[in-house]
Amino acid sequence: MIYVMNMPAHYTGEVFLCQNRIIMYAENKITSCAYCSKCWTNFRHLSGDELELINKNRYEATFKPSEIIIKQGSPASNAIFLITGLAKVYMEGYSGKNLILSLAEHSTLLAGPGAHVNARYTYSVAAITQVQACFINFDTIRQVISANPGFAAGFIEDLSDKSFRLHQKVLNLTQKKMHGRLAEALLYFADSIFRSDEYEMVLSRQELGEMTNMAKESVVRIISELEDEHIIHATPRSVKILDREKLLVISEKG
Amino acid sequence: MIYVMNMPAHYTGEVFLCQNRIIMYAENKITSCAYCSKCWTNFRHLSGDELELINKNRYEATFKPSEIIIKQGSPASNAIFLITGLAKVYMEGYSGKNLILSLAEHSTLLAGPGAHVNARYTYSVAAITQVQACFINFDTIRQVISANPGFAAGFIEDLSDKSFRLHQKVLNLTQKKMHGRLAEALLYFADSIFRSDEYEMVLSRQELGEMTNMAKESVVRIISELEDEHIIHATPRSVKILDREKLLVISEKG
DNA sequence: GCATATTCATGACATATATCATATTGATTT
DNA sequence: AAATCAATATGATATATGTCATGAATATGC
Repeated sequence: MIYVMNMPAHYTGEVFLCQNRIIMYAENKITSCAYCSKCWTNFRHLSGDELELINKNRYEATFKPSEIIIKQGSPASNAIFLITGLAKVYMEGYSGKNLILSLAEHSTLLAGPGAHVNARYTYSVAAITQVQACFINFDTIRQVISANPGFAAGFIEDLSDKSFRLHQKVLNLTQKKMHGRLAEALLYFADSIFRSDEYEMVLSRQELGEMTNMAKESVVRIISELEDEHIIHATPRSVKILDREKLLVISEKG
Repeated sequence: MIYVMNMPAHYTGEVFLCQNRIIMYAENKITSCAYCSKCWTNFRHLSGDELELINKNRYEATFKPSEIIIKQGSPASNAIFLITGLAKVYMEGYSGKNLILSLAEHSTLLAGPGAHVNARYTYSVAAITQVQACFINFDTIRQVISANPGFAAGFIEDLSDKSFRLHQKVLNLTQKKMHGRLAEALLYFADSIFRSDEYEMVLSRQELGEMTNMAKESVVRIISELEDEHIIHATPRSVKILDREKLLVISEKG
């Protein structure tokens, strides 16, 4: 199978075309950062030598679904780049209650602000599908940041973008009622992850609750209501948005 | 009056000693970045020439209490540095409901992640006391970031630190009950702003509610309860923590 | 110094949301 | 195919928290 635009982001099987030149197996090791189209977009600022420095100092790992890629609170020694697959980014809160911050796909830097604050990971990351990831020591990253202003600026942009989204999320979680929060989550999957109004529901009802800060029973109830009103069609493992307009209104009205 | 350590951060009157050499009037203009002890800590990385570049491109303004320093959504053309006084950083949410993210004092960079994302301020900032601030164009800031890796690293640290705190805040707001959230806010004032268990309450009950995501009536009720249990003594304009241990437990248990 | 507006305070009530109990469905193993 | 286990679904109930109404205290303007 050939890689195509709009292919589900977490797709991990078969062959795909990379940069219109190189055929790779998603499950195979990356041959070199220089030929990797799935790495962090900010690597575009790097020179050949810098890419080679990164390439020499990276190590690659594959995770099975549900395996933990980053554990909150553990020493943050590596920046982790998601190459293929889908992962959930979440904070472990009080009395074992989680808060899912976002889903991450290819070309994503996973590190957390803690790396530059207390050298601990601020959040956990767990694989949802099979995940291929590159580990690169922060010393190497910092070295490149110092040497390459464009890369440093890109790093700042990435941090800012994540912080910006978190600002939006705080508002959403604190000021919207359950219906609004869930509608927003459903639209997040459609718009940011699957780029389609019909998609596989990769999270359980429990996890949907952790993402929208509500009890799993409430998630179930609201999904039922949205189905009754013919706004979505949902099964435990799939969602189809039938009336995007109404869903948007619910999401915005809160 | 001479400036002393632990002086309330929002103090703006009289004379104070700066860097043990220069006597300044807080209300007076800063003579030069080179002699300013209240500017952003990250400026320590700058060379004399770079400080002079900043100094030439800054413009200074004084705000009265309740005046808006940064308006959310407006074009983010300047980084703003708080020199003296106290300000509240808040997001304007849905249907006019605000969320106070933090208080800011001297040596703080106020810009928001939006500057590097959509060139709009992500949050608003309003003066609580009289505030003295420096405006520096982002072009100048970016120029220095490009030229000075240490400064860039400091910038990344600052962004990370703010993002880290926001991560903590999301957890607090979503997973703690009202008592825990208010207890935490009271400790935040004591520990991070006033460095004393007895302090002036610079926010109204309404604003305390905007900070802890609850109705002003709930704030009033919980403060009454904490008084009944002799954990704090509070008036509309002052707070004294009587039993820090108990307050900490309430804050942590949520 | 009085009048007016604003904030604070408190009770009664309404509502959103969590919790608990219990089916029911769907997946996995034997 | 039966048995087991986990996820989903739904109703009944409890609880946290918001809203409304009203009065007291405090600040603000003339």
